[in-house]
Amino acid sequence: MSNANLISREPTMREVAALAGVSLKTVSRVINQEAGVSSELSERVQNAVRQLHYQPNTTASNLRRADQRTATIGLLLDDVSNPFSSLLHRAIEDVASQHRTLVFAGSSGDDPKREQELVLAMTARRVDGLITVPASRASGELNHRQRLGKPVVFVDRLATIHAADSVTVDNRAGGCAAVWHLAAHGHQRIAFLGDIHDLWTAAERYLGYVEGLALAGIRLDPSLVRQDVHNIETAEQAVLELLASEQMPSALFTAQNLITIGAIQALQRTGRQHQIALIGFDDFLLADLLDPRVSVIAQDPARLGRTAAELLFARLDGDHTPPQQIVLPTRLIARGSGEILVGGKLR
Amino acid sequence: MSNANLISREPTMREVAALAGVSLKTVSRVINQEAGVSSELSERVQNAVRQLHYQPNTTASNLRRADQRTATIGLLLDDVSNPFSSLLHRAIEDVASQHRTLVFAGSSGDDPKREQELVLAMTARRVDGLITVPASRASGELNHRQRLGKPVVFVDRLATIHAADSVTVDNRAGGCAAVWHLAAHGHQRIAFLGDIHDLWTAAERYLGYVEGLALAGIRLDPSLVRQDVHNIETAEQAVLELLASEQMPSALFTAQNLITIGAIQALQRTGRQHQIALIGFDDFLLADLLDPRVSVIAQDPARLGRTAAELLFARLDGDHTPPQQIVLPTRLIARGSGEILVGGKLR
DNA sequence: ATAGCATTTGACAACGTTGTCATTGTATCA
DNA sequence: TGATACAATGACAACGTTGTCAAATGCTAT
Repeated sequence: MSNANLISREPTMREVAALAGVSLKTVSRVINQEAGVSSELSERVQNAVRQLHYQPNTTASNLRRADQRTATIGLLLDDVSNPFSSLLHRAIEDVASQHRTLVFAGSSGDDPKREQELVLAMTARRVDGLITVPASRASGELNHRQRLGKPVVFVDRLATIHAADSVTVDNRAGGCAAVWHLAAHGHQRIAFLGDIHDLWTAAERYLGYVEGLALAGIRLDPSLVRQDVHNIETAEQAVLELLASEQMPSALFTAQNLITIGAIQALQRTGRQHQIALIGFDDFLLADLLDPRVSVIAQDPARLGRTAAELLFARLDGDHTPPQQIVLPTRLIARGSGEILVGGKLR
Repeated sequence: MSNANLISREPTMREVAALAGVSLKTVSRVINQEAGVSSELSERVQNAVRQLHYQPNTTASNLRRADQRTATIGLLLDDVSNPFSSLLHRAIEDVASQHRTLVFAGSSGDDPKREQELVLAMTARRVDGLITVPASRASGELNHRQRLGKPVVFVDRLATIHAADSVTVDNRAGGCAAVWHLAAHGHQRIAFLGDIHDLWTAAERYLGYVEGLALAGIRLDPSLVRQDVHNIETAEQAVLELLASEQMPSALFTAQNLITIGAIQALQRTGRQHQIALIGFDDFLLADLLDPRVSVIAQDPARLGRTAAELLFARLDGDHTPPQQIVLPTRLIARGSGEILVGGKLR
């Protein structure tokens, strides 16, 4: 390939117009498929477009257009590489692509400052709307953007924003069901391991845990509660500590997918995986290939994402009905680990 | 909150200027931290910015700016929800965020048509560059964009593009090592299960398989080769078929992470997981919690992503050295499944 | 006091596109 | 034939910003 092929700048409509021997506006009309261009000129323009490999500059177009739509949305996740987040992402992308919309994805790492940076970077690029798994309970920036009229949909977690659209699962009911299920298998000493307590989901699941214990008539023992566990390593460590304590739990409720994995690691390492019951919140790949197979409170991340995206696009298409708080159910999947009886026997 | 708070349009520099009682250009100078604005005016402008919650419109800015940079890059993945892809994504995002750059992520689903759509959508939004896991061997659109002077970095897979930057792992060596390792444990009937044969990685890993067999002096038996296996279900099915055939393999080399999982499912379902050896290409979460623990040829997706992103940003910062083809090593992690001897005994 | 200079400020054009409106050409009608 | 309607086309301004350049200001040196 010779250097002659190397063009330094992208061609513009003006150049297409010059080549086709028509006015700028006629090219614009052809590109936007507006009516009222003779087939002869249209043909000439299309040839010129092909010849120059012209591609419209949508940023210039967005600037001028009346509707101010950029066909771009922002997605704020905890971490794009978290399996749960990435399933959400995919579902949202699929809906977006049906609306010919591109998705900016960003990882806040549950850091409110980074979240704010991302919101600013996205709104500066004039995204049409935002879907967010909020890092903090109160995001000033999101709040403000929403007030500016930019559609914002919260997914998975709630933030304390006045009347916002949201799609979440019933975390409390899920947590309650997990504890109730363990209690029904005879467990009285059920430990709770949860994510950073400031996260809405972690807090709700903890409330579910408390509720479940109450329902089962079990007194809450604070020594069995471990909050602010945030990754596999700390989860493993926390479980090892619990197992080493004198008042050891007979069952674990791990309230997040990475915590569940850390707990399994700890159980396997100590050879206790068949003695201690375990229910995790959130399903994960391979859960049914482990030994014992892992019982979980499953959510449907794809459905969460799809619902959130559909809600956002409805807003973008002019739906001005009051904000919706959609709550999806969870489902207990009993695979074995949650059905271990006290003392380590399977039913 | 009253409706008075609802503003319909974003404030512009002009409005900030009016409020601060200065010219448009002075506001621009303050926003861009150009030298030569008196502290008094600067102060007044900053107050106005705060008061109006002004945020610069980067799309307008990009249009006018000389460098034509949008601080946006495009990332084309197979599937954002694939664990390997999402780890790549995260690593790239981390590098991008250091360059104050946002990432458009898209899933091609290994469909060249969808890939082309995404490339067009991204370049229409004038991304500064592209990082891509190419869906097809020859992407006309990517080829063209590259010729236009838009930096393109290929990652994980190669495409037949003249002299492009790329970051891949040594798939052939990895495949060869897997087969050699299995042969060293006495296996003669080693099956190959690979992704769509048109994918560069799948083809390379197959070549590694062939090479490994040759090295071990084993004749290739086409009945042990299953190509175009693309997801968990088809992989499980393919392994079930292999296990049911008269000339059953004693070891499996599964050349992609989802195929590995499907194979494990099939082995567990038939209770053969301790008789048939298995090495998978690509490590995955929980591989060392399964029974048997799964031996793999591991790549480092984060390092792949980081390297690719650093290469892209070097190009964007004006590095005009000849295209680089960076090849990273793989690593065999022996955990158990790959060390099962013929007949099902562990060494 | 005046020339000379540096500093601060703003007027204006331009980026690539679309919205508005005027102009041209052609066909239709009384 | 002339008036009218309609379709096709283009000239021009505008979107929100930055680059260029000129003007205004304040200072120093003569």
